[in-house]
Amino acid sequence: MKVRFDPSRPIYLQIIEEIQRQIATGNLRPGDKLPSQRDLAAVMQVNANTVQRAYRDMELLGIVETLRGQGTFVRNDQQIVEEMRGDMVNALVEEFVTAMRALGYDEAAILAHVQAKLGAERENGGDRDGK
Amino acid sequence: MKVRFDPSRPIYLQIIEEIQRQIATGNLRPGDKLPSQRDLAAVMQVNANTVQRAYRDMELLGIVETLRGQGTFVRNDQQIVEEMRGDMVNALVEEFVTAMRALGYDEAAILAHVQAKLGAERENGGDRDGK
Amino acid sequence: MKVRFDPSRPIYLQIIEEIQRQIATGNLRPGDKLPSQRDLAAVMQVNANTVQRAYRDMELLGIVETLRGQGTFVRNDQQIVEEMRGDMVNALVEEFVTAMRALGYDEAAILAHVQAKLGAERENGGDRDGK
Amino acid sequence: MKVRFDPSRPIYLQIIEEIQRQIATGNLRPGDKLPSQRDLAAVMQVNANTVQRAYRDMELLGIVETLRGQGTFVRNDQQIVEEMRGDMVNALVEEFVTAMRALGYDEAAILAHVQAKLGAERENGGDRDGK
DNA sequence: GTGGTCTAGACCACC
DNA sequence: GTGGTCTAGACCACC
Repeated sequence: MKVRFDPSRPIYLQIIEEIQRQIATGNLRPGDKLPSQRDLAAVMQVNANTVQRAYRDMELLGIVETLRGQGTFVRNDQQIVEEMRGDMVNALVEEFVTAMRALGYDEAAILAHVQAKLGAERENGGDRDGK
Repeated sequence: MKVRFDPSRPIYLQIIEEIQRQIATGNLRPGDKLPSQRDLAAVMQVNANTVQRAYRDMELLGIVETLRGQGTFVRNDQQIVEEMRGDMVNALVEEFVTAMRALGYDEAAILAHVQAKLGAERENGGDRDGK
Repeated sequence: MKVRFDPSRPIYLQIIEEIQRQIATGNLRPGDKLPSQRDLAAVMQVNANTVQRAYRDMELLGIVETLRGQGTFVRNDQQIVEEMRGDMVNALVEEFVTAMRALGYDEAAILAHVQAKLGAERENGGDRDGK
Repeated sequence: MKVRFDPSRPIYLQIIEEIQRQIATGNLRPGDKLPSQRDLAAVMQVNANTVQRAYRDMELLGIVETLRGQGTFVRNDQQIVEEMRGDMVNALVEEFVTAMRALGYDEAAILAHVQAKLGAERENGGDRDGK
């Protein structure tokens, strides 16, 4: 769990986003225990209060639940994973399309580039590591 | 011309990328004068030597040309714009597809999401902020 | 490896030329390790940054390759030697002919002088110091 | 009359060589007046005693003659020009052949390179500047 | 130990 | 004013 902090944005938000990413990609699964606030603060070299704030906000957002004395857990609700994935994919697509348009590409051109990339990957057989 | 520097990567490379971005998007055009090394250093709050290195590398890469005593200019070669655009679009598409795959989406799903996004924009009639 | 720096020309260029000379004459061979930047700087009594610049430019020129943490090496490519020799011999001949012409000698006279010198050496039986 | 002084050799010798060069190339002719010692010292930014030493040695070498109250003149003797040219051409050829041999070229190769260069110049018709 | 990046600041060349 | 070179020295990444 590594975070390169962007100094221009609140760290607690970046922690939340990082954990959402882990959930969306399946790295953290419903029911999994998060690192203790103290441990995470040490690893990330941030103040414990910052982690505390991130965990509290995630609780308010319904992403995790905290059991006093036991720790903080990803809410055991498959829907939460879908939600994280949905949020992430929307952000990704939005960002991508916006950047492509800034370069002057129209709908057809954007689609063409994506298809070309996917096609190129398919030709490499997908076994790039030969596994 | 603002750059949020990623502290994990060389500043001079980020300056180069930023200027390439400006060229790719048409913000800087062939023949345009870049800010003087001193000015850009002041604006970006980096050392003049760092800007000097970025400009020099761009010269070696054939992106700009320098006239002693006059300044540094985007090379007056329309092809340079195409090259910058090509580089940028490849990076964007690559990054996007990789991220989508990391979320578990396959070809069809990736395409579907891009098409959905483009369709949604079309329905908003181009007034993208028309939420 | 000594260089008398010509104060009218950049030191880093003279370092590059000196190393090219070493390669051209076979003093440095493909695969050989160059002195470390710090060592060469100490020997030549210049700043380490100046040597760094020379080494970096040679890397961009394809003359050497750098392995982080290990050192800088003459590119292991026999062709590089030929290239260095070619560059040097062209410069030498050019310079020589230009100087001779400045003294008022024409083609025939230039050739005659070279032939005379070569003939004189031959008579000394190859023991060039045999004066 | 410009001299780039090599800091490793006596300046008065370099002044002598420079003046010999001027004579050899016809820039200074028999009977011509040299600059006054004071003027030359000012132009070259060296001590007047240094120029004094150079002029005195040239007088001993029979290259110039000094007329008290009038100045220093190139000796009015056509032979002096020939001597200067001879000295210079010998040095040039010697230096050139030595450098070529250091690069591993033998007699035939040295001659071939000179002939190739002269031939190339001839093809350019000598009117490189199109005059 | 070896190369890579950056800063602060001096001084130079060309315009 | 604009770019070019160089120094001294700090700190980092990889080995």
